[in-house]
This record gives sequence, C-alpha cells and structure tokens, in this order.
Amino acid sequence: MLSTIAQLRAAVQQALIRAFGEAFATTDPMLVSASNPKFGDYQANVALSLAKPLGQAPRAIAEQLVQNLDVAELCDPPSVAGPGFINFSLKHSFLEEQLQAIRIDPRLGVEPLGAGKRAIVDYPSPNIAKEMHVGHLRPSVIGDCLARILEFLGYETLRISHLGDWGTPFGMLIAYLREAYPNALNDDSAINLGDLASFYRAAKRRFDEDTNFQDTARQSVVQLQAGDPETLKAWGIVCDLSNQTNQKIFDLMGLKPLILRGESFYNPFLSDVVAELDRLGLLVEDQGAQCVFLEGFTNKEGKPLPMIVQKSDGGYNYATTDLAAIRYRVTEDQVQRVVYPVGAEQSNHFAQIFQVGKRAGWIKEDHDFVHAPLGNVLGEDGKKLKSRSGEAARLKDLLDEAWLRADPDLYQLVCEQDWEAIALVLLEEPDWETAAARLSSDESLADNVAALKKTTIETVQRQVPIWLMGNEPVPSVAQPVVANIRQALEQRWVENRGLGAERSFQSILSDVQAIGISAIKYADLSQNRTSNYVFSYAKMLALQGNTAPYMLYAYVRIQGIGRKGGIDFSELDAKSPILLKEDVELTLAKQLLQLDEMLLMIDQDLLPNRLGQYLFELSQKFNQFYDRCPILQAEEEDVKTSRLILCHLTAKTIKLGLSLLGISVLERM
RNA sequence: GCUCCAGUAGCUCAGUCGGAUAGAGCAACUGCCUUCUAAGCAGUCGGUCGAAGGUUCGAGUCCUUCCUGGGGCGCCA
Repeated sequence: MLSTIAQLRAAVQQALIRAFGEAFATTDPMLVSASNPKFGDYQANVALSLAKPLGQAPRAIAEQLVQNLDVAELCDPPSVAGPGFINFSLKHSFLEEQLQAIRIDPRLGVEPLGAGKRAIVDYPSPNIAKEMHVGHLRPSVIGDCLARILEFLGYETLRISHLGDWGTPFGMLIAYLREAYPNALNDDSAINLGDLASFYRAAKRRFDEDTNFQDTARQSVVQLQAGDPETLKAWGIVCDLSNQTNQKIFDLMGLKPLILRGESFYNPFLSDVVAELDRLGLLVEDQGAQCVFLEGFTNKEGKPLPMIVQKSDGGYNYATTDLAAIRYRVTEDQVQRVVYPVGAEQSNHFAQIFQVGKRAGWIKEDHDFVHAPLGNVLGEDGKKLKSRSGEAARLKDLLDEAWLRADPDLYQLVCEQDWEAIALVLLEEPDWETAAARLSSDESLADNVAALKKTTIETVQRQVPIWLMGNEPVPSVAQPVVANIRQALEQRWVENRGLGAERSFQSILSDVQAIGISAIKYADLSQNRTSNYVFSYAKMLALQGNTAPYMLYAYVRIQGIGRKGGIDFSELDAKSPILLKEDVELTLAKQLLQLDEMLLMIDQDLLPNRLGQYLFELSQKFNQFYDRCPILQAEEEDVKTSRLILCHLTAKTIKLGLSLLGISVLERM
C-alpha cells in the first residue's frame, strides 16, 4: 500500500506535467503535512517555488495545478490559500478505506523497503572489563532500537558489538587474575570471581598502588598479542566473566543479544589490510609508522593528517581494526548498509576510515556506511561523564532506582521509613563519623557525614524492591521494616492495582520493574540522539508527560476496555464499517495512518525520537478520544463496534511502535 | 591555531526539503473521578529562536562574522 503522502505526491507530479510539461516531471511537489489543522491535512508548497522559473504569480500557478489535479478519490477538492499553498483535506471515506486496509495487515501498512538487503548495526556495547555505567545506556538502547527498526523495515540485520577486548586494560586484568586466582588457569570449575565490578575494582586498586604490577600488566598485553597460550586462556576467562555480567543487565533491559565480534576477531586480518593498502599505493611510511595520508584533514601545522594503520613498533591500532571490519563486512558479510551509532566525538574517526575504505575500493557506490552520532551524557556539572574517574552512576543502580520509583505507592512507603540506623548496620561501621573520616575528600567532616548518610540510605532503599521480590535474602536488621512496607503496600495495591484474584504481589512488582526500565529507555530514545544531555535521575525516572508510562497507560486502558466488555478484539467483524463522526475520531484515525510515513523518515535519518514523538501524539489523541467518546456505552451498536476497532488499531500500533523502541507493553498498570 | 556539533519558554527538548499565527512535556496556577483505570482530560501563564549583517516573495531553518558551551586534531580506544 502506497502511503497517503506518496499518493498525493504522485498526483501533484502528474498535475505538474499536465500543466507545465514534461520538464517538470522531476520537480519536487513539496508535499508536507499541513502546518495547521485548519489548512487541512497536507499541503503542497511547490507553486511558491515555481514562481520565478515560470515567471508567474504563485497563486496562478497553484490554480493551474489544482485544475489539473486528480485526487477525487483521496480528498475533497483542493483549495489554493495564502500566497499559493495548495491544501488537501482527506475524505472520510478514504480514511475509512485506509483504516480497513491496515486493519488486516500485520505490518499496519508499512512497506518492507529493506527486504532482500542486509544491514549491520555496529554499536559499542560496554567494553570488556568495564562495569556498565549510565554512559553506556545510549549506544546500547539506541543501537538496539535502530536495529529493531531496520529489522522491521525488512533488512536482514546483524547487531555487531565491536567491543574493545584486546587493548591495554586487559593486561591489568589478566595479571591480576594470575596473581589472585592462580588456580583459575588450571581448573575450570574453580572459577568464581564474583561479579565484574568487584573484580575490576580490585585489579584497579592493585594497578594503582604497585608500579611492579603495572609492569607485569604491560607485559601481559605483549604476551597476549604474541598469542601466548596461557595468557590467551586468562584473557578468555576475563572475557567470559565480563560478557556474563553484562549479559545479565542486557537481559534485564530487554536488549537483544549481540554478535560479539570484538577487536580480537579482526586480529588475524590486520596484516592483510595493511598489505592491501600498500599494494594499492595508499601507504606511506612516516616517522617509522605506516600511514595513509588523508584528504581534507590537516594537523596543527596545516599539513595533511596521516591515519596510522601500523605503529612504528609494528603494532596495530583501532583504525586498522575498523578498516578490517569494513573490509570484512563488504567481502564476507556482503552487507549493503552499516550503521554505527557511536559517540559524536568520533565523527572525525569515522569520516577518516570511510574515506580510506572508499579509496581502497572496499566501500562502493551502492554501499551505505554511516556514522549515526550520539550526543554525550554529561554529569550534573555539564562535563562529559568519564568512567575512569569513577563518578558515573552505575547502570545497575539506575535500574534499581527506577524500580523503586516506578510505583508511587512503593516509593512513598519506602521514603517514609527511617533508614538511618539500618543503613549504618549494613555499612558495617561503628558510627557515621568514623566511616566518613576514611573518605579521601576535601570537604568538611560534617559534609562528608551528610553525603555518606545520603548515599548509604539511598543504596539501602534501592534494595527494597529486590528484597520484596524475594531475589535476595533480607538482612535481619531490615526485616521488620521490609515486612511493614510489604503489608502496607499490599493494602494499597488491593485497592488500586487489582492485587488479589487477578494479580499476585510478585507479578505487580515485576510489572513495576518493567515500567521503570521502560521509562529509562524511553527517556533516552525520546531525545534527539545527536544532542548532549545532562544525566539526571529525576528526568529519566519521570512518570508523567512524554514518558513510557504515558503510552503504556494508553495501551492498558484499551486492554481494560477489552476485559470490561468481554471483547476479543481480534474477533471483531472484519466487515464492520469504521465510522469517523467525531473530531477526535478523525484526528486519531489520521494519526494511525501516519505510521508508515514516520518509519520511512526514520529509515533515512535514523532518529528514533521521531517514533517516540509519533507514539506520544498517538497516545494523546487516543486519550482525548477515550475521554470524549463512550466506547462500551456507545448508544448505537455500529458506533460501538467502530470505536472498538479504533481501539484495537491504536493498541496494535502502540504495541508495534513500542516494540520497535525496545519497550514491551503491559496488560495492566 | 584548525575543525566538528550545539545555543529555541523558568527547566528539559521537538521543529521534516526555507512556507501560513514557532510547538510539546515538566514546573506553577484553575477546573474535571456515583459514568470504559485520574500514571488521565480541559484550561491559564510563559518567546528579541545566542548577537549582528546578508540571500528572497518568505529565514528558527541557508550564507558570513562575532559571542558562549561541548567535542576532536600522529602512533589510546
């Protein structure tokens, strides 16, 4: 099915030819949605731009186009307005037809325009050996979302994680593994290194304190790259540990698994890449390093900038790896399209490797390699979050905090309790002052005590949902408080969450967790991916306005109607007419029919926030419809059925749209 | 020094290829639950689109200069 806008565009194109001749066959009709509902649904602005070439008044041009337009099937007779806009108002009968068509279409009218093509979405998952922090959210969430959208558009899509699994930090971890867990290398069953966070912290501490250990660590990198079997084994253990730990968070967040193809994967191809660049005459030796000199990039002295593909010590660097990846993807993976949702600070790097990839003949005309830059996540101070300095919030903490805050009753009850004494016991310190005195900080002791209290209490509060869920044993000191919370919560949930016959305490709590995670993902996805944003709990965990819960709620309302009326939406008579009588019904219907336009646009600009915006508007329009149009209580049977169909289509659209964002719907809230 | 990105309501941000009176959400304030879930709906308040020039029928959008913030610029990834 051709989208409405495409049908109109074709019609205006025909009119251009009829009115002004074949020369205008390729003129863009400049069709866009109307800037204001009072102008109709769509407008063509082409007449204004043709004023000069045709030497006529724009209004006269518009009139001639209208004379030649054949759109009687789609809309009311078009009108010329203002300086020469052509306005189109869609006919109700056309909208009703279109709705009937997408009703029986599992794709809701969206063309699989990528069918038969293969695409790669290459996003940096958390690097091996690093604990996930909030800065890792963007690439993972946006990368997963773009992959889902391309997949839905028909592309055979590979999600590839180009993770750093070969670089310098490994030395430290391998050396620490050998030192602290010597048995791990001989006895596979002996491996229990605890979670990655503590292992990494321990290794880092060791590395920072001891210069001898630093040497050992560097030595390990050399051994690794030389292929020493024992070192490789240690490396494998560290990678497995890292992948397992991060996989848990990926699962929790509903991110689809990645093909792990890190730097180590391309290691065997690096020398070939350099040799091929040499054969092509692109390679120049400079100060002992093998370089490709770039066009359009200069250094501080204004001389051409080299891209180093082999260091003077013979080693390779990340540019080499990325080039190898490009070559592999073209020759082995046979892809047409590669999308890199990666931080904007790497724009130069991508421009450079794409340039070299093209000059080497790997990236050809029909290949589409594109960097989709991501803005930085900034700290409260407006500076980029750095994992190195350790100030970035842990991702796991953010997810737990979201769980706590996603249900207002739960959050209120937890905040009401006095946690100070419990927190101190769990901190395993005699008193706050002693604990605070150990912190290395320039602040006064009083400030340190206050800060320590706050963070410790927050840490304990984040545990509450986990304890309530029964995932971890509740420490005895916290048991009475947790029991109280549970009791009070059960009372409230009986009243406003349907706790009892329909839902168990655990299932509600689990839904609350899903809502929290959805809110976090959506907070990221709803923003233009190129803009920086300042990380803030309050913003990411908001539950009102343009948020995931808002859209989930619209969906839940529809499910509620189904339950209340004993309706099986899929059983609604396929022949029942759709009647668009009220303004809100019309508005909702038009929104439902714009999904395909939206996704077509995203295929081009790769901006998921457009889809978020679309779904928010759809939910808004549904809520207005819900507010003003009785559905189950509709007086006439055919109106009731028509409205149920609108409900069903809305639910399907929200469900599909959210699933493309990587968010699952709930049946109840 | 060179270069890339950004600057829109008190806050966070949309704004399609240049198009008609620049839009949301949050915050603040006012209404609406005996009626399909109020995580909702309706409304009020809020703007020299960083500044100045230019291009033209028309500029938040394109060009130039400047200001402010952030990123990048040879052997880290």
